[in-house]
Amino acid sequence: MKKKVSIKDIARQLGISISTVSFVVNGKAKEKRISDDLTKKVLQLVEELDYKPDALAKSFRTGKTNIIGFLVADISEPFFSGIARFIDEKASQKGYKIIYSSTKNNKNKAIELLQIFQDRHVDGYIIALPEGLEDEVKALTLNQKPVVLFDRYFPELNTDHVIINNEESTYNATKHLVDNGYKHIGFVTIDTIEQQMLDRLKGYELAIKTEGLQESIIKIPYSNSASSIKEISAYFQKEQQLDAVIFAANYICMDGLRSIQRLDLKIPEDLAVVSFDDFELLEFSSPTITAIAQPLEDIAENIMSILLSRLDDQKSEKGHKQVVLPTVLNVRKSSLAQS
Amino acid sequence: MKKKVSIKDIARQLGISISTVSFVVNGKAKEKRISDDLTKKVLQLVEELDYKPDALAKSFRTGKTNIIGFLVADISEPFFSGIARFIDEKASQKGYKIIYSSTKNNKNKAIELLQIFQDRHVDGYIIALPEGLEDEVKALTLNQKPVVLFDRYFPELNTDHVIINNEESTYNATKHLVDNGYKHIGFVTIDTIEQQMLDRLKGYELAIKTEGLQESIIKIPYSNSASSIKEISAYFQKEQQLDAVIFAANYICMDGLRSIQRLDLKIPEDLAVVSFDDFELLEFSSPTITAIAQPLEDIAENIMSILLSRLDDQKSEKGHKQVVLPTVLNVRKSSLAQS
DNA sequence: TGAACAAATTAAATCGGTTTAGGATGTAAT
DNA sequence: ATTACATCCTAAACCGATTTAATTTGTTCA
Repeated sequence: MKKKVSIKDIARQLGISISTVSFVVNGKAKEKRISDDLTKKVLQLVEELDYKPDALAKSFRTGKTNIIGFLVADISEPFFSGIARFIDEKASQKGYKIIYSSTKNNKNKAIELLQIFQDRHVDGYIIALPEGLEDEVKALTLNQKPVVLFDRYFPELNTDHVIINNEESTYNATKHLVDNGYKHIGFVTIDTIEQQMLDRLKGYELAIKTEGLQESIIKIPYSNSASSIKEISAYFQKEQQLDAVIFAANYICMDGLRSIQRLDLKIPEDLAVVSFDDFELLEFSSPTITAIAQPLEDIAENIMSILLSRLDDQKSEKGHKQVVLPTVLNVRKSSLAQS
Repeated sequence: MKKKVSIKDIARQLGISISTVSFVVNGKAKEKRISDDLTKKVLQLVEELDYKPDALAKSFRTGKTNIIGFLVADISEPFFSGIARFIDEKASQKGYKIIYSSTKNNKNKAIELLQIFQDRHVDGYIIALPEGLEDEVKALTLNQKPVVLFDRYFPELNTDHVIINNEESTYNATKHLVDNGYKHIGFVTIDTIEQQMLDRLKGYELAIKTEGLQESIIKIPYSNSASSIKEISAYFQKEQQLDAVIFAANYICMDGLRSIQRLDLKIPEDLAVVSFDDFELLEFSSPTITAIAQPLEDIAENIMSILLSRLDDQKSEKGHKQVVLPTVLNVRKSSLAQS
């Protein structure tokens, strides 16, 4: 293994100073008035020896690591791993790499992880916030490094973020159920102050009100799958009049389906189902289940485009970029009774 | 924002040299014969000012980044994202972080990504190999940085790796079908030289032979989902006698189920199904489907334990650690006819 | 008294770049 | 011949740690 070529090697071989090499390599030849002649010679030797500036030395000197910190509740959830994949794709194209960690919705762990990201000098942050991290994130945003939130956001906190139109999505989904003849539509969500969940609830409530129907909501205190299945089952047994239900998120839907299975209810004869978040399972369960799908790639694309613009330029456009993307209602016929 | 405390600040405030501070902070006080008295003073001030050595400076000087490169086909696949989650957990506990990328099974991309990892001075590699990367990985292993392979491996290449007992797994699964009265068992795999796929096939063949049955194998040239569904459907139509089938991997199973759906076959009356790789879908589809489950956490644990032992010590145990883990056959009654 | 040695600490090199302030050279103008 | 000004390039500081090779001081022993 031959050892790496350093800037000194280039300088020595050409009998010039390392400053000159540095300028040329960093494309500042013109600006620093290095002659075209010499510039060419340097570039040629750089090519020939395959010289690449050492990433560590560069990072050390400039403070820029070209690493982005990616913080989510759980990287193994399909929504997050899907985002992770696209984020990496876009980031890699621009020379950035992602380090990630899962907070498990644990506030202290999240704080610790943010600290680790900071200690490692990440250039920017992409975060799906756990509850109660307002202050830390606020501090981060004041910390000169760009922060882009997604999935969840704080309305009071003026940040860059990319979210979906949660309210409109559940409004439409509810409307869709109504249009298909359902009159007693339930809504299963969790007991939380997470904004995106509140918005989803709001959309449901608005639609129910608009349609002059009766709302039926359960907010389960989410701790684990077993207990939430219990809660949801109890809810279904109490609310016998229900003919349809909307689950407000991926994991709630899973537990909901388990409850339905357990109670031996038939979809959609006993209960029509719509899930917030679409995933493969819904397409394969029989019957297949209608779902609100988030546009993963679009979300990732927007996150990265905001982040990169904050990173690359000093443009530092004032004001924050807040993107709200539409969802798609993947209607799967068999999850609704044919009317 | 107060600026960071550096080693100089500590030294200056105590009127001592930075060397001394460095020794104490790195636990070399005894070894370097720093007096207990001074040692205590230094530690106290370090605590008080919350001094933490700058990670970049340290990395630059030592060449150690505490970053591990994680290379897989697609981070958004449940198997890989599951591993990713556990890997991160274990790594974080030891002060390491993971950067990842997806090769999309593209050889050139993989080579490029390995180069990027190298350029960024990762301390070690965790790789699920794409085809045709023998030479690059071999070069890597000679390159002083530890490499742990998982999922796939090269029999000719003497590396550290963590895999599952593929052959035994399919052998047992096949046996399980036979024990349940199935006589015409098909095997759907891809046309590849990936070792783990070959091993899975071998297990099936061995069981069929042992039982004195007739084998029926299709190796589809995997390019995309649509074409593979076509292939599998054609296979099912040609092999009318089949009463059971084993899909050799996650994504093959997905396409297989789609084919079954399309042909309107009933599981398990028309065709019993066993999947290599277990995932949520299989538990929820009706009927639920029996699957060979890989022990994600166990795999991750073994990968990290090997990698960390290579990283931490100069022990450099000669010889390579090759771990083969057992799988679990998650038997789900309804996917097999009750006999 | 001073040679030998141990104990405690430090100066300075180093890692590989970036960047600032200035030096050397040549040419044009006075 | 001196000044003035470009043009082209470089010396050296610096980023914040680790580590090697001394240096200082004190003690012991012949």
